[in-house]
Amino acid sequence: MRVRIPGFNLRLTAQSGQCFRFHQQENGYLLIAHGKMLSIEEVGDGLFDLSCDQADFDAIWAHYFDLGRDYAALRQLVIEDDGYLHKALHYAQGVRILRQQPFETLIAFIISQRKSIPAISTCMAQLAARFGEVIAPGIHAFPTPQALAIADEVDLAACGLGYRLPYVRGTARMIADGRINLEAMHALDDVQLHQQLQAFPGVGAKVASCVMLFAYARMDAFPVDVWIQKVLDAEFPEGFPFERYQGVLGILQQYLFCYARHEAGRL
DNA sequence: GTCCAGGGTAAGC
DNA sequence: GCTTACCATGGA
Repeated sequence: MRVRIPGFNLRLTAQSGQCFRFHQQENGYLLIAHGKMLSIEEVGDGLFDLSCDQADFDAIWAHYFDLGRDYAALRQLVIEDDGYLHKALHYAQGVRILRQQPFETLIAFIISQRKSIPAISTCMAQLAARFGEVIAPGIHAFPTPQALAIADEVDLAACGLGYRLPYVRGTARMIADGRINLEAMHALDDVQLHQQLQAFPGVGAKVASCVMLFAYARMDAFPVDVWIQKVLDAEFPEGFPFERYQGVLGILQQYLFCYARHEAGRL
């Protein structure tokens, strides 16, 4: 089906380091999420062809791509004063914050520590290939907590997790045996959610913030990784205006991340 | 071969 | 409370 998503930057979103299951194709991307496969192709300015029917679009993808949010309104919010922020917005304003599944996002960002984005993608693909349900020929959904909880040690190690293996397995087990319910955590406020996520092994403040932003749609989560830290140090020595941009801090953080990497020639 | 990657943990102070 | 060494692997 064909959908109009004004201003959506598919390429930047797919490579933005928030989701690791976009696979580049000849004319677009193949995305695996929510146990489904979706190919996306831009066929005109703001026009996209999706390989799904209306029912799946309404039930899954419209929500996944956060289509209910008006990203254009951000432009009026960022005043000219903020030089670097303005440039970041101009570059990255087509990036949308995806609403990913909590478990997959949690595992992805546990793996992310001291790994490059391509390396994270490779790990996630390995986990899916070895432990995920087949949803199409050669295509695997991300594994369930149960599948990773009982996974064979050798098979798990072969996914390239390195020293994060016990983190991934421990987290999967805490969810599989019901100790923590990720869906119930939607009801928590930001402070509680940030705290609860850090109960998982291998999850600190930064990873918890990523999961809040990319899986729980907490738009004020502001993950500080090495790139954002560099931006804060170099461009906001007086401090970042957190109060002024409350409500969209996470989006701005993502734009700063994309722009900083772009400037460094990494995107 | 070298360097670095969307950090967390445990030990030390 | 705040620093610091260490962590295993792949991609550039």
